[in-house]
Amino acid sequence: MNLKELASNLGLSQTTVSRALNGYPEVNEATRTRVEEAAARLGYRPNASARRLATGRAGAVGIVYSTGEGYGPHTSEFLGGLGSRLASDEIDVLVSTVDTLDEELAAYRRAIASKKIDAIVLHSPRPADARVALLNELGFPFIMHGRTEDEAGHAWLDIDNTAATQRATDHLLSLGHRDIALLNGPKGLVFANHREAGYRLAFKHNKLTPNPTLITNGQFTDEIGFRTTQAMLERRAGPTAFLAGSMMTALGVFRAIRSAGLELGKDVSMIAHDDVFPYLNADTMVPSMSTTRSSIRAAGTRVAELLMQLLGGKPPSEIHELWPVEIVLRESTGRGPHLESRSIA
Amino acid sequence: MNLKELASNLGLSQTTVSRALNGYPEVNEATRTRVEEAAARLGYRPNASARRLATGRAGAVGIVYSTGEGYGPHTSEFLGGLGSRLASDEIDVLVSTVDTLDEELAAYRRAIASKKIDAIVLHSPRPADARVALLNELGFPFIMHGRTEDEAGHAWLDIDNTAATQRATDHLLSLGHRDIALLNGPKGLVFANHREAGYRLAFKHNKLTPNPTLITNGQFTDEIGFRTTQAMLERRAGPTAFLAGSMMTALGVFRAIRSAGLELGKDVSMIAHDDVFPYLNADTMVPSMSTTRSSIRAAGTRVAELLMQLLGGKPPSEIHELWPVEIVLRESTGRGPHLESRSIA
DNA sequence: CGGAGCAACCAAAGCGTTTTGGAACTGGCG
DNA sequence: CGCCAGTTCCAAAACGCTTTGGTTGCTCCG
Repeated sequence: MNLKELASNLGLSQTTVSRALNGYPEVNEATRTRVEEAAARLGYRPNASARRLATGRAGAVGIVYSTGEGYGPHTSEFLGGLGSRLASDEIDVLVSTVDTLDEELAAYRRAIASKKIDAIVLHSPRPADARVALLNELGFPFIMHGRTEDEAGHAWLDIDNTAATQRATDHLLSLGHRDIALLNGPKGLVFANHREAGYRLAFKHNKLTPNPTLITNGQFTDEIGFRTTQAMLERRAGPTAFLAGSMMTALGVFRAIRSAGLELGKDVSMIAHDDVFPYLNADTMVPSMSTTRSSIRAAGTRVAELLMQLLGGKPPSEIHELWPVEIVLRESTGRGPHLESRSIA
Repeated sequence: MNLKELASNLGLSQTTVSRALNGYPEVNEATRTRVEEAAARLGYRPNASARRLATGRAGAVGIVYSTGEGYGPHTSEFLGGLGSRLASDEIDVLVSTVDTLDEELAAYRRAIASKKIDAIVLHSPRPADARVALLNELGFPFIMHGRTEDEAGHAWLDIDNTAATQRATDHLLSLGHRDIALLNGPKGLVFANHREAGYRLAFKHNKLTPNPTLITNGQFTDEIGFRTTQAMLERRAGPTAFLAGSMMTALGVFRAIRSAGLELGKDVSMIAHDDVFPYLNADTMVPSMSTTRSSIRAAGTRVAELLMQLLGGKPPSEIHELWPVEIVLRESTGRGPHLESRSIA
């Protein structure tokens, strides 16, 4: 069933049928309903390729995942938020998987040149990001989940990692912790830089200096959390508190703490960053986990909305959104060895 | 840069240029290289929509994820395998996210009617699956990761969950365990049925009867693993061994075991099913985890290959692939209370 | 030398939409 | 009655590719 058939079926021209279905004003309301009714009855759906060719719009956005970084369980959550929002505007999501940055750049060039997509969603930025440079050079619309050094240079949505980590660190300091481990993300990624900055700021404001050997970088995995923590706890003066970069990491930290015969929330404390996975609930853990929390699914949804604005013509320089991160205190945080008789924040 | 421009740039007709680029024989080898060189130099890429319209092929496959089930960290792994293999044939992957089965069915109807995709990848089947029924009725090509009751009725790739679980259970029985908990997936999904069947088969072959209260169904999450295990361990005669449906579940089970003051591999045993996530390594856990192992990423890659065969005209009834699952014994499995002086398998 | 056969190329017709530039019909008004 | 402005519809062009059905030269052979 194509437009021509539908039109002749109705005794109308293709033009009129097309206009009726696309909501143009120059068609009688009665014929419009007649057309819509027939379309529904006959199960007519416009051929996407033909429409795309005629309009020049692809009706799709691209997102690529790299096996190296920015990968893992976050993927599906963000994608879920993004996709279901875009679906309501009949926009498809094209997902690619690559192994290297070069492959990723090539994938963008290809998709753009063949007009498969109208815009791109980037994520996991570095301070000076080659992908941003490429897309800006090509003049192709994109939005970043996260942001680069050049904040004004592109559209983005990010969470305030600096403030979140600063507050979490400050809270641990106020509880009397001094040796606070920061299990951070991979070095070179903006969000990891921000978190380390927040960590250092908290120490600075408290006129203290952090122990640099307690800052580590790596993927957010259970295993790395476990190994890092285990190694740290074996030292003479190990940390009394942990900042876990993700809930995955937190699980590993937790296991190591238990393995060392320590009790979380009592002997040692932990605050984890929670991206709000439906299958990993900080609240119902035992003990419940104190977190800095921001839904990555919600971010996906919002990125989709901003993307629509971008495609609507809003300049990228006006699309900047920094989300505050809430901090949720639960049982995994308790007082540390240096708690003087001052009030707890 | 479109075909017409490229052709006039070369002083050739569109026909010849198109044929040269698509590898047709009726074009001089010299002009072919000349055309290819010019195309590369000018960065020409055929307009995907135009090509799709002309050929009638969409050059894309669809896959939808449901927020309910079949969701979570598996997603990105499978997608990675599928996508990178399809990319080598210039096939795109269209990902949608829905909340309900009805939405999912509607999404298929829409995508098919508008000719956006050439085939569909299904996953997480039920014994009688509405999606299979729909697609077969529409006569639309698809392949299932997993399989339904009607194995002959569609193309599929599955792992041998029955045999895997049977072997794992049998091993635990041979170690002297009798109260073996099965932390299975959601009821109603085929793979969960298969696993329960395997579990029961092992008992039957050993002329033993399982304790039905030790079989539970639920999502594969850390939390559910924890809660279920904790509840079981509080009973008078709790299980001495656990079959964890996924590595996520296993982490929760592990935490609960530790919380109960028990030692894994000594006081209690566990075998987990390992989908081989890069960020959750059974081998390097402490203690290392005995597993039934099958890479879900490899499955994605293979599904892509089978999909190409399907699109190449191979009948679905000839595309059935059942993967054996290897069982890897490590430190998390130790002898149980009923170990007689017989040899261990 | 004439034609068959082949290699190499081309013009034009689709593919199924949207959109441009009219055309036909209506009613209202002088 | 004649004309004008809407309203409602239509024929045909355009989007950029693939593919059909040629045509043009050339070589080779009887």
